[in-house]
Amino acid sequence: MTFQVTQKRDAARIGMLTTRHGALTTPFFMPDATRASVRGLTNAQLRSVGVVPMVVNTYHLLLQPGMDLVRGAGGIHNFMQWDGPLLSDSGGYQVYSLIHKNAALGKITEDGAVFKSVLDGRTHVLTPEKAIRIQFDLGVDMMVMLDDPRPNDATRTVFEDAVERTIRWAQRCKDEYDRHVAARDMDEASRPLLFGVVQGGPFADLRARCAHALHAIGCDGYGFGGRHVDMDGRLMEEIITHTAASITPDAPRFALGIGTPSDIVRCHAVGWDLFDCVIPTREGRHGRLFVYTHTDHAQMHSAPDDFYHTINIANAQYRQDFSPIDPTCTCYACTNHTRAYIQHLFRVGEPLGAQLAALHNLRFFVRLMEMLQHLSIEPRHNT
RNA sequence: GCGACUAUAGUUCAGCGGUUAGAACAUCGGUUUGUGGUACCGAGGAUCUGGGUUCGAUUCCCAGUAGUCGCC
Repeated sequence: MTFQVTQKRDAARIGMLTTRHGALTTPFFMPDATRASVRGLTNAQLRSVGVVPMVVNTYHLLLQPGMDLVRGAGGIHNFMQWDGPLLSDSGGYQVYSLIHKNAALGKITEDGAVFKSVLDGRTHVLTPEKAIRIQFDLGVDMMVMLDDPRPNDATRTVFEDAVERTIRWAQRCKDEYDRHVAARDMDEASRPLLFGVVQGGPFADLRARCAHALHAIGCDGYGFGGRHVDMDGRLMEEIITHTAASITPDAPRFALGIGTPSDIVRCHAVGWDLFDCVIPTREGRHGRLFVYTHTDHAQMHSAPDDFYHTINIANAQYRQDFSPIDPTCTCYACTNHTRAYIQHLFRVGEPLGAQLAALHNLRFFVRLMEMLQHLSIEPRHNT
């Protein structure tokens, strides 16, 4: 096993996850490089703000550029020229999301996810076996089993079906994974880490059932699947807490798609270790910037909504604001440019604005994780 | 100086003798949670001036003013 918890405080923990492309201190955050790039940013820029691991997506890369090309490039690391750890998402959530928005685009069957390519209309079938094979072809350090997410407002019966199917698919994923490890002559150090995904919607017993079944199958890590926010966009903290508790403390816990900075703080507090989210990059592109109001570790946990705020850089109040986005930030945008200038870039539609905004937000998230990585050794502030 | 054409939102344009005059862009604000997203949602904002015809004029007529083009 390549995960070691080094410090604990209550359910929160700090650990070390070893991958083929280096060791990572947990908790950590992975930006989404869905199509083998973090939109608009160069590798050098990503490194400059402290990004190390990233997430790529099986679904998107399968469609474009296709696996023949990735294999020809010598794997996804070589293709992207990124030497940090890479995790690939299985594509299950993307197909679910696609179908949920437009049922005509595909369907989920017992065999796998059937969908039409948005590029050429051809039909693809993403089976558990294929999802694993693709991720081996990508050559990532961490891979995710194909799962069966459902919308939050589905009935208990629907979630029961989703859990059972996710478990059946997990076994197929594991069998396929074992075949590849054997066929490729991989050992404990060279094999990628395999993450199962715990489904079950808002039902704690279904989450526990799913987690226990995945443990029996055997994964390196376990993820929280499905949507983790309620209909009002609020984090479903109780179910996230229960789900973490139903996963062995010996394995890394991956909170897929989480989240806002306050969501990440809350999830880490209840035992989650890995995070990925589009928020810093997408919201940055749309002009929302994250700013620390203070960086007191104790207050981060006691008031997880109050240690930062966001600004919409396009708002009129920043037109003549010649201060940096965040005076405590060391990113290129904050050390070289003013809010007024970045607003100007947004107003004239200059892509550099979105680029600087995403860069800053990523620095904010990396800093957040750096703070959480020291949280447990800070003196406890009892109230 | 003469003639033609034009005059509606900040801008470029629709429109109609009769509810609340539309759009795009711009402005102001919001949304975004395992990225079909240079995306999406909402708000504020206008009939050049003065007469006339008419039950009723932003619309039709006249004059003025302004602009564009053309001609001397």
